[in-house]
Amino acid sequence: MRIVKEAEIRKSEILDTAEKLFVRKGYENTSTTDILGEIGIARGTLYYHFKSKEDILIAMIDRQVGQMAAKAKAVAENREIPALQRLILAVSAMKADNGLGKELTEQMHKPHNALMHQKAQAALLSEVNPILTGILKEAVDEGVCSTDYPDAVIDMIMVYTGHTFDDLSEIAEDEREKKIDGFIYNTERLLCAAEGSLRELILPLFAR
Amino acid sequence: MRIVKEAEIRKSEILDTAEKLFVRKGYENTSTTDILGEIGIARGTLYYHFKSKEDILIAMIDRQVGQMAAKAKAVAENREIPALQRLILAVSAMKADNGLGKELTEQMHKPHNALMHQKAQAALLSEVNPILTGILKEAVDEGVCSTDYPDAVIDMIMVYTGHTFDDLSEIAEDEREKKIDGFIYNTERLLCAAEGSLRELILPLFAR
DNA sequence: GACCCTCGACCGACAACCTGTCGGTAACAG
DNA sequence: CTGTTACCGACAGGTTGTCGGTCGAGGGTC
Repeated sequence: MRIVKEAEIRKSEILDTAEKLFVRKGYENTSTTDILGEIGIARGTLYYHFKSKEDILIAMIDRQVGQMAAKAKAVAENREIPALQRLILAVSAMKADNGLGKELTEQMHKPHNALMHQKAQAALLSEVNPILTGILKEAVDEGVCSTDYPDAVIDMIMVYTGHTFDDLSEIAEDEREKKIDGFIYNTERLLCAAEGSLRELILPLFAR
Repeated sequence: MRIVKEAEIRKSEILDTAEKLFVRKGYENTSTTDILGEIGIARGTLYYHFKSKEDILIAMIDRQVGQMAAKAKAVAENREIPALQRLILAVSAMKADNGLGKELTEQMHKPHNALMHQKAQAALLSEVNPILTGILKEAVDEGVCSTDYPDAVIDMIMVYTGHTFDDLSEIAEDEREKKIDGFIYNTERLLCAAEGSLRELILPLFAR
């Protein structure tokens, strides 16, 4: 009844299980007891490895975001691809990574998981923003678009999409399309790109 | 020991107290018992008037947002003022309303109150966005700026400011200024206004 | 090999909360 | 006198985090 494992292994076992449950039932609705039951360990064990339930959440998010950032970075470094296109690729690489992504981001936006969403958003911002900003700067250098504040542009776009498009479910199809059109239009404006010039590039990101 | 009041009076008494405590300690860290103690009523009384703790939060936010929307609306209808200027006035009217606003918005951004922030943001969006969009449309008609998607522009700006500038504390002064500069620049881009043309108008909103 | 000891991983009872329910009570209106 | 509205407080059920104690693998020592 007492199975001893190396700390790192136990830790990721706990994270795996927590992730699964958080995705399925949401953060608030998952009790530490649920996690214990699923793994078959005792209360004390969990609190030996993590100092609180929130600590688990943070670790889980860091893991996810770290993976996403890594994928984005890999794409970012491939200088063969035109910068603007690479920017889009980096974003879609992150979406793809997210194996459980679909359900996770869906959960995220349920009001219950506000904390989870907020923490994920913050982590994503601080990890990924610099990477995307780097690519955008290259795009500006290439002369395909222009802005004096690439960092602020990425910020604005990330915050907006994180808030608006994660819960693509729920809303009506035509509503969604209108939002996407507006978003593309605004993005073109922010980058001083000709109207319609980014449409084909951006649209695939919203395919489903 | 048993003081009977009319339902509406009790309700707003509860909301007042809850608001005070939520602002001071945050939503998660305020227990219903705290509220009871502060007012001097029994558990059952609170749950006679509200069906849950979250219900109290929602009612409190609706009250706040309702007041803010009303102020904004009042300003919006004053056609004497140029639309673009009116837009700014409407925004600053909302900030002013918020008597406890400073502390409230500060609390909002502490990770603990993610739920509160999220709900407030959503309510604000749906109430205030149409009002501001209306003003922006007038501005476009006046010819002082242009956009095909006024609604999306307001959306983007509200989401971004709600996320980024509420927690103006915490970050360094120069960091803050850079963010503001970027924001103004981006706003000008979104509205197709000449660079620098909105600066004097927008800047006062960030005064402190 | 036999002994001991340390220390990391683990256990589970328990304290200290928390929210929401429910049967019952007081007062007022009609 | 009766129905309704506002109120009470004990209590059920659930939550997180703590803490003293256990177990055993591995390292020294003889």
